Amino acid sequence: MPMPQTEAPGHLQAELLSRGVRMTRQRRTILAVIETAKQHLDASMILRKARKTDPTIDRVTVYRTIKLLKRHGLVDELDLMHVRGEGHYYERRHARDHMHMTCLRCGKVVEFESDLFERLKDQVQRDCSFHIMIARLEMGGYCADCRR
Amino acid sequence: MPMPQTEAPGHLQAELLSRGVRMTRQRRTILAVIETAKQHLDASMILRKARKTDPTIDRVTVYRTIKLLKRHGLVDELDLMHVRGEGHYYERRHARDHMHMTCLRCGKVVEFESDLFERLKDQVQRDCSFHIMIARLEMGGYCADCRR
DNA sequence: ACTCTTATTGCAATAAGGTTGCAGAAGAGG
DNA sequence: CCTCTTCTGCAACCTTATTGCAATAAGAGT
Repeated sequence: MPMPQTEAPGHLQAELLSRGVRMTRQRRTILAVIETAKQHLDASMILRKARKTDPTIDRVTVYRTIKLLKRHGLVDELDLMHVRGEGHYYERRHARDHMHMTCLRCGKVVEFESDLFERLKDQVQRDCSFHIMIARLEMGGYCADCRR
Repeated sequence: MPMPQTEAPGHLQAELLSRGVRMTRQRRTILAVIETAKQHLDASMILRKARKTDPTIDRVTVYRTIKLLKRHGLVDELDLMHVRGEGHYYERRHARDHMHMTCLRCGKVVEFESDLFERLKDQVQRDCSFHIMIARLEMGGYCADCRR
């Protein structure tokens, strides 16, 4: 069972099916929204997009589907330093963790991946004898365009 | 895990005063609660403790004081992977950043500080030309006691 | 100390984000 | 196409956080 490193449409659906989760019309729609997202979406944005495909979808179903994906470790939850509000943003989990830098002025989000991050996690697992399931590294600051 | 206790008590108050912020009875109480905390406190816990000193303090004042401290970069905000709920936890900001590992089973929080973290931040500032103001690294997983 | 100005407070109301109970609808396996 | 079970939409509800406003208190100037 190869772990897809690249964009795999239908990956979330396949993953849930392989774990015996029941696939419904609403879930397929919501999963497609999350998989094809070009930016980080919160629950209300996911709902809005999902309703373009299926106007009957309720926000409760969106929340429940997000919870399901979190439970299965298939999405990561971010808050983007609360620059856009108190809510949470979601993205498909990738094979390798990456960090998020949110500009406190313009709100732009930059993603970055680094070996140092992997080494840091290794160090934590060793030195703290802590078995990491989720690692979230978020930074707030100023991007090049917004710096004075 | 050692929690660096280098700053003097009254540091938050002194810091705010030096920035020309008006000091009120309520603020002094709330700052003292945050400074003497032995664990990570959320808004309602801060309110409860502050009311032991001054029962007339309102939760709105707690929220406003937290916001003030965040604006001045004097506290860090955590969510401890939402293991205890949807709220936020606060702690005095220290000279050096540290990360938080929250056990998804027992809820225990371990703090850890590492040169690798500092090097990772340096790398981000260089390679992403992003000027970091806040760095938050939180992990969820299983502590030694809870691992099977 | 007294006054003046402006920031801060408590209260009530409201917003935003998320969850729960339940009856009916719809998957998936036989 | 039957049956069992899970899932959905709805309404109500909960928690966390914010806002408008009149009353109050800090700190500066005198």
